[in-house]
Amino acid sequence: MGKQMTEMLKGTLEGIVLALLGLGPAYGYEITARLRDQGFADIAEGTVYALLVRIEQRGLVDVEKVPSEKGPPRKVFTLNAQGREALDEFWSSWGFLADRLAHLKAEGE
Amino acid sequence: MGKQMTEMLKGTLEGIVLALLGLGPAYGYEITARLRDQGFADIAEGTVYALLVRIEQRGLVDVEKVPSEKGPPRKVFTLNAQGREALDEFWSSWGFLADRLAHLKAEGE
DNA sequence: CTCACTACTCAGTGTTACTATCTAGTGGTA
DNA sequence: TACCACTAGATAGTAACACTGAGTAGTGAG
Repeated sequence: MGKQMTEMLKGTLEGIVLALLGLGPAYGYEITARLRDQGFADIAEGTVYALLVRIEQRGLVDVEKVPSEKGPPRKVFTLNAQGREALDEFWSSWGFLADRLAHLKAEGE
Repeated sequence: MGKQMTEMLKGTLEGIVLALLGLGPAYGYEITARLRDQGFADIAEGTVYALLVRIEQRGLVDVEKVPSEKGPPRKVFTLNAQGREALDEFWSSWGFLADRLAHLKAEGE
């Protein structure tokens, strides 16, 4: 992936994962796969797991261990009230940034 | 500024500054002021100058020292061909990200 | 002659995504 | 058996970036 995208994902990737969890509970491997489907083809698994550890430690998600038929047990993450609040804040910040950049782009054309 | 916005600006702030320079040459203090006008009220001066040093070292801008009537000489930055290319790449990356997030936001509503 | 404004610089810090590697369970196949 | 592919998660070390907080320096107003 481009270095540019790597830097741009900082802060944003967390919001993306929170948004995915906002659609329903999910586990790490699944989230990684969904990100790939969404076009984020080069996001490393390790990156996602590290991010999930962070949002768990900040209390934004509830965690449940669920056995899997195909491999080790899954850690299923569910967005809780605090997580929803964080997601709202993310959309608010993102909205501001996207709005500013849309203006800038329009000015440059 | 929120920690969230701080992280989200990583990578994006550089694009914003390149976009501002795309509108015409400018010097550091001026760029800082424009950012404040644009709503980025809490971006530290030191942050902008450090960023300008980086894009200068990467050869994205041409630099000229111009005397000022009001204070020390100004370092005026002008976007060159390489800089324009970097700006295009930025808009491309940003476009991808903004598109993905728009989809995600629509799904969550 | 102090203050405010202009203009730039720099060392140190925290956060984040990436790389690379490791552990482990299940099922297929040579 | 031995090996591989897929599933599932963890972690140490690194690079990049924005922030904090401080500093240097020139000009003009009070």
